[in-house]
Amino acid sequence: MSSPSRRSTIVTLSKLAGVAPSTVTRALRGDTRISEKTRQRIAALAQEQGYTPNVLARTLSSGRSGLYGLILGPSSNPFYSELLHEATRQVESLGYRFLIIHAGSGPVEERTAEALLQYQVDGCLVSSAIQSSRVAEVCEKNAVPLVMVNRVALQHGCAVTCDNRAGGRDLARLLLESGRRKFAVVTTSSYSSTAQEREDAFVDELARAGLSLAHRYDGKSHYEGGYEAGLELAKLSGAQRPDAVFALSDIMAMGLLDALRLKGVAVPSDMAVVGFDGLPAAARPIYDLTTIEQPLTTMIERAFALLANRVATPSLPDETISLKGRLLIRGSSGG
Amino acid sequence: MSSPSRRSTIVTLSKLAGVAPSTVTRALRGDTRISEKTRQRIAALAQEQGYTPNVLARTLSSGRSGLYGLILGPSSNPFYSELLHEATRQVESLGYRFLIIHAGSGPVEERTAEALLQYQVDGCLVSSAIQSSRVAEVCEKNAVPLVMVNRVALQHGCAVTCDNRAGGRDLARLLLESGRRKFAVVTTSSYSSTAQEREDAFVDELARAGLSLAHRYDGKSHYEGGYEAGLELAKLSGAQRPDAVFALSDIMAMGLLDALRLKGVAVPSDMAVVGFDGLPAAARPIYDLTTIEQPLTTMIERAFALLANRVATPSLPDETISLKGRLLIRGSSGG
DNA sequence: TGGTCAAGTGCAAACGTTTGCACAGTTGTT
DNA sequence: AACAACTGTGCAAACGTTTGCACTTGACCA
Repeated sequence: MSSPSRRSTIVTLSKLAGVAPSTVTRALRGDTRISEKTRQRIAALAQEQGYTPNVLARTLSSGRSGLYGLILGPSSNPFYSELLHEATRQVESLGYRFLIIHAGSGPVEERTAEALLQYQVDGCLVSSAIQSSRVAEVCEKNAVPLVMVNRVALQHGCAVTCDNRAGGRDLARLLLESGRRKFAVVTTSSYSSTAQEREDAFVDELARAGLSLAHRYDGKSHYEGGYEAGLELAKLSGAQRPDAVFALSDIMAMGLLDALRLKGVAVPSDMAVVGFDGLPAAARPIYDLTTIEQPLTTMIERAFALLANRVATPSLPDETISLKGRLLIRGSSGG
Repeated sequence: MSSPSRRSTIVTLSKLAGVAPSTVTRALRGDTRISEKTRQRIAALAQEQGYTPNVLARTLSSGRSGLYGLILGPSSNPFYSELLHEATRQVESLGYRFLIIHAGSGPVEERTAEALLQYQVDGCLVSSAIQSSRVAEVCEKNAVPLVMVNRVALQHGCAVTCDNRAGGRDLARLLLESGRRKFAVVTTSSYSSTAQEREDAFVDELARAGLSLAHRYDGKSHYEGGYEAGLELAKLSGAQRPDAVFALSDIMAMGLLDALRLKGVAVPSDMAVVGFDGLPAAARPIYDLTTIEQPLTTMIERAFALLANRVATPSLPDETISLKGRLLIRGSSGG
């Protein structure tokens, strides 16, 4: 029952330095009750001995693990990959680490949710299109702060989202202002708060202009679904064919655009296409996609701020933050 | 200095059950020295009290954290996202968890590598196009098993790779057999063992047919680089223009194809294009890319087997496993 | 000279779980 | 009746770090 390599510990350093372990701990943590001379002497010794603190032991006594649990959405949407990388970059700079609780589709298994408790994570960041209700339950029951990114919290927890309604509205206005009059939406049949808000706002804005949605396709939240929708749209001709399509996510917009291209439908002259999310791939010349770019960096900053505040003060009430996205007007919408 | 929610512990269960904590531990772990009756009684009590073991405390005494460290490559290549999801799915089923050490480009910071020791990870899985030499050093020095996936280990550690040479060779043969005679390669200037092997094998096979590489472009390992290479290729005309291009990764092949499409170069009639990796996106009708599909699931299974063996037996020698990829012949190579 | 205060450090228990060794009770055998 | 073996469980220290409380020493003041 020993550490694999008999590494330096507080106790071994204390023996070498001729002081108590508590003195070593305090010296290394910069406690000014320990004299400057002693602090410097112990810091030098720790450096020389290659001491690395054991955070697991520290957690046992301090109650803080320095871990956040992470629940990540499916690989079929590159948005989650972008989110992972940005979140990981920020968590590192905060001096925290991510413990992956779950990644990908499907509900979170019971024992997976338990990992949050087993590893005593300080908080949990969820960005998953699937409702992680079991995770929310475990967090609530055990006073673990939880923040959802790009999802509205239906139960316990905070959330940071893009202002989906404002985005949907802005896109509708852009299309109306450029003269489009017949609209389609590529959405997702499985419940998604983000999709619902984006579509509702889009439709509401059309209604204000006395117009309505002519077609609605289930793009199933992935590229292939957008592609299928594009094939269906390409079959329409004449007055039936919409002159503008809103794909509720960039990944579906990309599928849609590829299908239209292969079927010879000219974008934007025959049909304008807009998306949502602001994936880097949306900027590619082949797509040139007009989209709402989610303020991902800021969303994640705010998410970590919510977590940090609730680690410090567990009784803070739940909070939802909505941040406005940025309309990126590119070639796919004309104008 | 208390647990956030005063959860059940071994000690609290032992008091309720009227037995010693060691009895509770042994009962919950199925030790048959504890009577069946006692084991059942304690299991029921644990269930009733909502007991969840604290793995951090367990690690302190057992020396096993149930954590693997993960170092992930950049988000600009979706291959790494695929790898993350598959690896996470497998690690869950093994009863382990991933601690994210690093994700994305750039060298791993000193304190980031130290996290491996701080959290007492049982092993480390690296899949990063950047040499993680500091991580390898920390692992070697502290007897932490390390396995690289899709990278040849240059220092301490094991590796599981796709047989890049066989793949490069197979692609060369395919192009030769379909009558192609003037070749280009889109590679990466920064050192990559995978790219080097793929290109070397491709060029060697051409040489065996008395042919050589006509053009070589630095695609910088990302979509945009492949796209730039495509623009350059499209500028060539007549006898100068290659009739076949090997992009050393699918992500570059996708950029290449998009550029060729926008410049009106017909694939595969004017120019055959092949890639490597087997990204799901390669199968999209818009790309229809002929590629070598890396056996990702098996590679990760083998990687975990290497880790598990070395957790159990730390002195096992380093090992490199090379697994043959699968040639997927699609429209982009003709025939 | 004695009392008080401040500075600097130590003691020891705790965090939650594990495990080597020990002990008690029961049963079987001589 | 005594002893040995077996079964079932307990003791207590340990893993590495933290921290509330305590102690010692020196300086200062009345």
